Amino acid sequence: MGAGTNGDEVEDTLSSDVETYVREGPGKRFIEPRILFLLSRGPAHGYDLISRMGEVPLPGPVPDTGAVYRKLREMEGRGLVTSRWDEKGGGPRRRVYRITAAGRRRLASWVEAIRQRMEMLQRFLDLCAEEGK
Amino acid sequence: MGAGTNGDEVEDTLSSDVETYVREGPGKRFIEPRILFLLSRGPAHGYDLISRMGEVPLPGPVPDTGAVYRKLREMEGRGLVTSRWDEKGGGPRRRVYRITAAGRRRLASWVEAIRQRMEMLQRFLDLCAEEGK
DNA sequence: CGATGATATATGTCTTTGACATATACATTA
DNA sequence: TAATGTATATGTCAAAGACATATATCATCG
Repeated sequence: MGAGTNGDEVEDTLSSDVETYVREGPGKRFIEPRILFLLSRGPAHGYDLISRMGEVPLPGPVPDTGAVYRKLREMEGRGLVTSRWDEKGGGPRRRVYRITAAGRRRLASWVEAIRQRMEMLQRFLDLCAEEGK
Repeated sequence: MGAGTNGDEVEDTLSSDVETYVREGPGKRFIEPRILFLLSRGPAHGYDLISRMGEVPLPGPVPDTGAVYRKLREMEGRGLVTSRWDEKGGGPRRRVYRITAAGRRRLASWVEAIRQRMEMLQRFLDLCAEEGK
């Protein structure tokens, strides 16, 4: 997305992430953006993330639990989060996740991608209003 | 599918169209909104719609041709568009589509759903900015 | 004439995403 | 002991859509 009309240029490595996300979208349930957002506030385990998914102001219902656990493992494989088992405390073991620096950059990419997608959506709304739909 | 090309509109319980679309989203490629938007400007056949998909200011690449033809038939089944064969003129036969009144209402529902989704996305962006992401 | 290419519609098949259901396990409480 | 809440994980299925292919008409080129 050209859009380079503003002063602050972004590194190429970053902007290619943004382009990909603008193109492909965040997925039906915004699973990755939701996870990165919640983890940017502090470490948490999966069940905890799932129970707080609804706090993230993004459209649609919260994702399925299975989808969240699977996405977390996949994101760990991509280096966006790390995990370790937390033994202390009663109850079943918890896998505690932390966001990495790469994960924070990824969240920033999502924010920028969402911003760019919103610009296009606004153009669509304007055009529809203009044509009296 | 002979498509009961109806003269009459299909009655919708349109009360919850918007809610459904806000919840489920427009699909990865915005196929239905793109089609309804283009047809709101006038009748067109599938190939024509496909070649003009890129004119619609919505995020992401234009959808696959197969997906468009299948979606058109499905939308005809739901009474959002009607079609008839256009024989005149050289070249292969064209199935010309027209938007129905129900289709126009559906486009209006999409516009409202997109507006509501954008409001939520804006809240997300605001929250991210506020927390210094 | 036959080959090629643009126009036009349609179907076949595969991958990805995520929903729904189930499995496993620990700890507390009834 | 059984049930309940917490916690992680997998099995299976359906839907959406990508990619490839099939079919047909007509114009143009050699």
